[in-house]
Amino acid sequence: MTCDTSETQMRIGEVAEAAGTTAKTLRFYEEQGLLPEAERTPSGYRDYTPEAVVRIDFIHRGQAAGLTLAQIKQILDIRDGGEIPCGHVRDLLDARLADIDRQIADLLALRDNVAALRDAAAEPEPETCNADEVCRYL
Amino acid sequence: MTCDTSETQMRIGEVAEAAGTTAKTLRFYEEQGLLPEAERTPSGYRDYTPEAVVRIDFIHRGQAAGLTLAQIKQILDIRDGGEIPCGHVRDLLDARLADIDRQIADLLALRDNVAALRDAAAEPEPETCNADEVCRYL
DNA sequence: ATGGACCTTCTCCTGTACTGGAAGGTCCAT
DNA sequence: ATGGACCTTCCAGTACAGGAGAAGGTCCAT
Repeated sequence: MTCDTSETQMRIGEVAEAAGTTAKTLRFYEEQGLLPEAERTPSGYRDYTPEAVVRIDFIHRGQAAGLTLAQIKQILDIRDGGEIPCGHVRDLLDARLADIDRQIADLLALRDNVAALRDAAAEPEPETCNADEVCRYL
Repeated sequence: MTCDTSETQMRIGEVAEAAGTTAKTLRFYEEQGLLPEAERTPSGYRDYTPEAVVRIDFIHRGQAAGLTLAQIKQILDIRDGGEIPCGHVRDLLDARLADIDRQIADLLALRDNVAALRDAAAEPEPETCNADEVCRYL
């Protein structure tokens, strides 16, 4: 069982498809420091190992949790530095949770306001609109 | 009682302060078509009537209802065209409400996911982290 | 007449996560 | 040798609502 790793090298398009994204996005991630600079073939093509797909999957899981690419990069940087990013992940998730709760509270308040305005505007008496105001419903 | 309207003219800075915004923002609104092109003094200064403040207040109320400037402009354009924008306002508020509800539902679902991840990450056993994965909590 | 506060236009920048396109190089099959 | 699919780089733009700052003109009081 000789396993030659060079056989498993992948071009950017293959990696992109395997990870469910596009080659352009992968170049963008590399530029942003989320993916390490890929090896190159003699002709300059990026040459990935299958681990790249794992890393991109992680990025997608982070995004699904509502983390920004900058935050995901922080985690990746810690791990790349040899440390275990659990503590940082915990902090980020805590902050993200507080943020989500705040957004939900804001949206619920906004919902009440807009619902009240909409109900007022639902009265079919446009003739009472005053030309002095732009719209009495807002 | 002779009322000379020219006495009530306002410079952009005054209008901005009265409306709780900045001169820069008012020039931006004008450029975007939310404010009509202001009269000019002989030296080129914008010369507003107090009605401008009313219009800016309306813009702010629209923003508070979560409308975009483009949507607010639609309302303003209808009114400026001599029509009563009640129906359109109603439609916009309806759409906005549906949008808010969707956002709230999305955030609640996201909240559950993130809370579950955070709870998992709260277990103080980082030594079980596997180096093969970037982070087992995400 | 000079300083400071205000005004004008102009262009570029912010953050987020990409996406589109141009111009050119490479790989492989026919 | 030629066509098409793939790759490379770089530049620019998307949506949103302004903000930053430069270079210059104006108004008013001292």
